[in-house]
Amino acid sequence: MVTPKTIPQYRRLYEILRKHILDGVYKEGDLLPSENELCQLFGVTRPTVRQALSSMSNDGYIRKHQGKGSIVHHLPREIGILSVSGTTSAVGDRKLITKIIVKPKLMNWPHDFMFPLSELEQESGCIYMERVRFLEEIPIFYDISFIANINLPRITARQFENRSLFQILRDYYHIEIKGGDQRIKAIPATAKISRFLHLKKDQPVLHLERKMETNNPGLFLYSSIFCNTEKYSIFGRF
Amino acid sequence: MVTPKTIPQYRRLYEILRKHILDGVYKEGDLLPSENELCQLFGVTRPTVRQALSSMSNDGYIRKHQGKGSIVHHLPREIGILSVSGTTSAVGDRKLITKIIVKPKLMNWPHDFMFPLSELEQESGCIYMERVRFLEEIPIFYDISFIANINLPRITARQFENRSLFQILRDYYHIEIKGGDQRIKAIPATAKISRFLHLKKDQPVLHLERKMETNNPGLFLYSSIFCNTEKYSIFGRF
DNA sequence: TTAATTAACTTGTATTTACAAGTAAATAAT
DNA sequence: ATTATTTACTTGTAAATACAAGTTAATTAA
Repeated sequence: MVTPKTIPQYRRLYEILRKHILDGVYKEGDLLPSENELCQLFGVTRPTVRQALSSMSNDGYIRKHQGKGSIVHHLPREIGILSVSGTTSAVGDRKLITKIIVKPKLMNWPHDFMFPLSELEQESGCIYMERVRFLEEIPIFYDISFIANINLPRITARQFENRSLFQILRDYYHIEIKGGDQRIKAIPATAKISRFLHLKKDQPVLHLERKMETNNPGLFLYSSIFCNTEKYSIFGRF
Repeated sequence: MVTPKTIPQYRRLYEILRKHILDGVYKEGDLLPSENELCQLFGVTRPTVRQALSSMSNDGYIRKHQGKGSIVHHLPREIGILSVSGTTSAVGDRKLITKIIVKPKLMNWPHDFMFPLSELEQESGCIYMERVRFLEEIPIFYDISFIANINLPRITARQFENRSLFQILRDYYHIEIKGGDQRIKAIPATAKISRFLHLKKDQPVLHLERKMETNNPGLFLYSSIFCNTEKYSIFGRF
């Protein structure tokens, strides 16, 4: 583990307000304290408060109205995988159970990889893994992940069972996911997908192809995710 | 038409830089002028420049790197319907041809509407329309739209053929789309959907249910969109 | 030549100040 | 009582300033 760096004040304020909303201290429709009140409460200045509230708004926790204030927005019941929302994943990790299908292993990149790769990535080879994630006993995500093998010593030996990949990367390698791009398609389930997601063959499946950026420029995390959206929807903001 | 209000300086700068990137003045991988250079070039201060660059980064046009600068990001070839990106839609309207299936008409809201409605919305009834949008002769989107009938005089008489719904709302009613929430699913095409999108029945189709917010608080635009993602993917950021 | 240091950049965080613009409630005028 | 107006809030925009922290290239020392 590693000593975390000092957290910026606006980040700290963001996390506090976010937690208060998730814990129900502020409920949907409630008015947050005004910017000036938050300044006093937390001993910071207005631009700092505004920076925190801006993130809150971008991530869908509040709506801002000039002249009125910041109003708490409804919490989506759906699976919020589309919005990484800063530092934590949007699904409560409590309910989400992960099962490893293929343990992390070092290999070459596929020939027809879904995203273009840099030379460094190409040379380094990739760490590959497959997982299925369950929500309330139902398999929802079949997730194939790739990372370039750059400065990730002993990663194939780590315990992935009860910890998200993001957490491993953060705790052992200082790597934070900052955001990324994704392509979305609806495809018919292949035999393999239908087996893992308990679906019939050719049933519609949501396919996400994601390239995630990290605080380490040049290091990206790639994911091909197949989602069973029969019961749960994917939720996002735009 | 209406006289536009004065545009904020950071907004103006955003639009200029965005246009330069789209026009190829700055190409993928290029370094934008530094924040201080932009200050001088446009006669504004750094917080203003940073506000513009922050939006550029959020909308995926650039990546910022501390110590290095702002780097122009690749432009997605896919259909960017997932990111409304401020004031304009992300697909060049040039290539996107709209065909009206059901002309705008006033009616009652469906009983089992996809989003909860306020009392005011419920009472006002809704304006309903159906459209199919083509990209290079191929039908890609089958779009069912709903708006509450609040302060939209004569809207059912407007010419929608060559203009997007967003444009009509902006030009005649001062209404701007600010963002919104969406649910995403993969579903089998119904008979109706397959007819409009030239697909076989039960082929996978992407289904988006969107609630868009406007600058008029209390007025929302709802859309149920079915996408043919066989050839094109939907593109988004997170 | 090579390696370490320094200097000159870059963006990130934060304060302070000021006024504009939208909202809502209290107040005054009809 | 009703309608305008004022007032006191709210967030939005913008400037000027300072220092922290990351990157890169030039300089210096070995």
